[in-house]
Amino acid sequence: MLPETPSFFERVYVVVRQIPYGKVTSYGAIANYLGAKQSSRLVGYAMNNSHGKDVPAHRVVNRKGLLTGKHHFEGTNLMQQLLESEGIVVVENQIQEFDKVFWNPSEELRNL
DNA sequence: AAAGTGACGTGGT
DNA sequence: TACCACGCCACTT
Repeated sequence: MLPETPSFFERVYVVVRQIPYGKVTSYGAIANYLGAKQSSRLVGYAMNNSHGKDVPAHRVVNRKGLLTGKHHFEGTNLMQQLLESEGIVVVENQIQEFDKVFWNPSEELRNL
């Protein structure tokens, strides 16, 4: 396949790849960092298309800390297992202490 | 080329 | 306070 034209999706992937081990962020936070907080849905859509790429999509959840996209992973609990393997506690698809493990790209990458 | 899709977010009731 | 409905915009077909 030919290299894809630089797109909004790739911008999303770049940010997602910066998420540190053991941390998570939200679709809205990424969209906000990209200057398009109104396009949070696009971020989720980008994750959908990230299958097969080295993008830690499991570290991206919605604003409530809920694993809304786990249905798109293989198996039934793969997303949760990946998070738990990084030390994140998940109960009923809900990340515990979400604000503790939340990683805000707008603050951490403001100099990037 | 046009229309539909979607792993969200916010505001109003 | 919690739930429902609308808006949003790049990508795919």
